[in-house]
Amino acid sequence: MKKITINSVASYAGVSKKTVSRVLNNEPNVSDATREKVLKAFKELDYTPNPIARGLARNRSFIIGCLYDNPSKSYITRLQSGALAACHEHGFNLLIHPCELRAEALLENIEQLLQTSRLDGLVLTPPFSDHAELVAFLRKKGVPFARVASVKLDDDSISVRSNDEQGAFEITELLINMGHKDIAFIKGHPDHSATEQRFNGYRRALKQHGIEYQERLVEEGNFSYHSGADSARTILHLDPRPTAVFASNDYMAAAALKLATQMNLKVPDDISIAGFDNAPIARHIWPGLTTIAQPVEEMTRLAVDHLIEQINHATDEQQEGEQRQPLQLTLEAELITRESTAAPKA
Amino acid sequence: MKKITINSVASYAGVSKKTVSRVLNNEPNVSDATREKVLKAFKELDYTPNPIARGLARNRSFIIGCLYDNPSKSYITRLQSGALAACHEHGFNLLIHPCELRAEALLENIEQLLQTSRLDGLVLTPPFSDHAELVAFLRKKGVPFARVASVKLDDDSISVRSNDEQGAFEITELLINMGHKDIAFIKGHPDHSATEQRFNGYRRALKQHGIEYQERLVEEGNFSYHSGADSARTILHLDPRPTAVFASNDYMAAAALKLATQMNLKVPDDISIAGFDNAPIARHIWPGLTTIAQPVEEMTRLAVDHLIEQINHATDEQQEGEQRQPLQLTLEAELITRESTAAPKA
DNA sequence: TTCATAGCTGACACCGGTGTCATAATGTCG
DNA sequence: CGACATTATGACACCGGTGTCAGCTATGAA
Repeated sequence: MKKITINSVASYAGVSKKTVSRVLNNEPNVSDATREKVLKAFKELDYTPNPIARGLARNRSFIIGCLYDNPSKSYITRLQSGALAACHEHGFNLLIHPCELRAEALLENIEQLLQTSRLDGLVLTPPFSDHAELVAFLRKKGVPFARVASVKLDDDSISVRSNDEQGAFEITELLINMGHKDIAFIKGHPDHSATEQRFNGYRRALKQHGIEYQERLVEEGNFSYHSGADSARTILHLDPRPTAVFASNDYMAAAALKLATQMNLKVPDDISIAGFDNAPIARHIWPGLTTIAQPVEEMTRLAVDHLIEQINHATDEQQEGEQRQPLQLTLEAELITRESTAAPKA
Repeated sequence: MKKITINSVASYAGVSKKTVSRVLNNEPNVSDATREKVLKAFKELDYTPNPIARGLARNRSFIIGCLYDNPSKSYITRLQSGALAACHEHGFNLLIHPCELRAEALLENIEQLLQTSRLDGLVLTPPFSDHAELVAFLRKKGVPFARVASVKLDDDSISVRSNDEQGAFEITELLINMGHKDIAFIKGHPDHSATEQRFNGYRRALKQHGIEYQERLVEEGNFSYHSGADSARTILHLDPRPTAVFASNDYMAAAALKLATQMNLKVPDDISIAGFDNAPIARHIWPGLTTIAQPVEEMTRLAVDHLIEQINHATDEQQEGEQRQPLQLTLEAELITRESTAAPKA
């Protein structure tokens, strides 16, 4: 099988390379007749442009990098699948780059990534979305980026999030409306901004329903199953024991559920448990976890979609206008009620 | 910040582009003095070669594609992490490409992927590892590939697997040694070759211990949680009910466990349940699942490692020798005993 | 001393596209 | 009808590396 290059096409169609290139890129100033000829040549020769050559000429890689550091596999795959959808739609590819938030050499690591891969842009997912230093670094370097599930919506970058505060509010309110008053809370990882948001939602619901906030009911977790187990151990041995536990994610909630079961507590009769994220585990365990479903794929898809648009725009306009398209979106989260929550037993 | 190219380095070091290139690629025939000069220039100018230009010149992309179609997120991320480790070690990047095994246009889809991304090689993960048509297609196209967790070890390609048959044998034997005789089995997805292997291990254990195989105890699943629930429903309502269930993966085992709990059966007192894969869920539920841990990362890392080596070799030798390095490896799996299995009650 | 050989180096074409600019062809208007 | 604007097209350099090959130098053998 011979290699088909732009030259083959050009000579086959009887035009110059440049004209072929014009047709490829939908540039104006090509007569209809010529365009037809070239398109026909594409078909008949089964031509596919070489993205590497194109990348070299345009100084682009058509690759987006996705940064993450997350214990939840399901969250990661959802992020990836949303990002991939947007990438494929625009003829881009996705390069995944797991790395540690707390690593000494984070910025060097990222710089190296940028240098060696010539990425066109970066998607920051939690907990990188709100990493001020990283954001400043990228901005200084002029690397386009988009933030997913970031909390702060106060600047001019691309950012798509879901309403964590509201989700936490709703789930807490659900418990309150069921009759719970002593609702324990397990916080997430302090580096994730969602942690604060969810905690805020919890407190707002308590306040709005005139329930006093009790610090003794709040434990620090870090989103990992293990940390959930630790926090749950403390909470379930409190005296008096709360009648409900709201964990900042499903893994920690699952840990609480497992421990409760081991302690011969019936869920939800003896204690209600709620999570956050609607991870697969929420419906794989018994009883199923009441939780909040976020549109993770959609968030990421939108973020990457706009990121690519910005990249394409920037290249066209050669940063003359300097008018980035901020795009600040907040999608709604959905309360999902399962068997792990019920009215407290008398 | 000015862009540093090979030309900058060349003039800074007072040598030609080509000599710089020689140093970059560790080619022979460069005097130590010259090499030093160039290396010093690299350092002082903080030069990083442009992989895109290099790719164009060498007709390589330094990108490996990873094909998968798997319901288990944890399995996917483990594959990815192993593949990434090997890629980074060799200066490659990983492009992920989820796609549907049963899709009509699978081959077209892959062809398009190859065309548009100019991948240097492909990692096939289950269920693609044993997809005869795809393998033949790639071979015809001359695309280097490696197979992970493939069953067949009878050809000349790169293939790294773990011993599914033996793992299933061991877990079945464990149950038998505990005193179980009526051991139900839930099969995996028929397109995955591991399905047959695990089933074979189950039967071999029965046979070796003089236990008659009972077809009534075997259900067809497809590795999904949902299919596990369906199969478990049938099995748990059998009369007489088996005293143990061995599911071909942890998700299906988790489904069986959930259903058993819902039916007020005590696990493991009333019924033992075992899974396969050591997915996170195996230790996130109560009781924890007895299962088989496979070195998924390591398998993938090895496969990609050799794949890249083959690619680099092939380019050097210009396929004169035509001597591919087959590499056929089988890693051992490990039995992990948790609380979901015990001797049958009387 | 002379010649063959191996080691080192650079000029130049090339990978497969894109950008710039000159030029030819066509259209517009006074 | 001529001056000028607009559209269509191609020649050519260029992106940042690598491959080929020729030339030059040092070394060892004859």
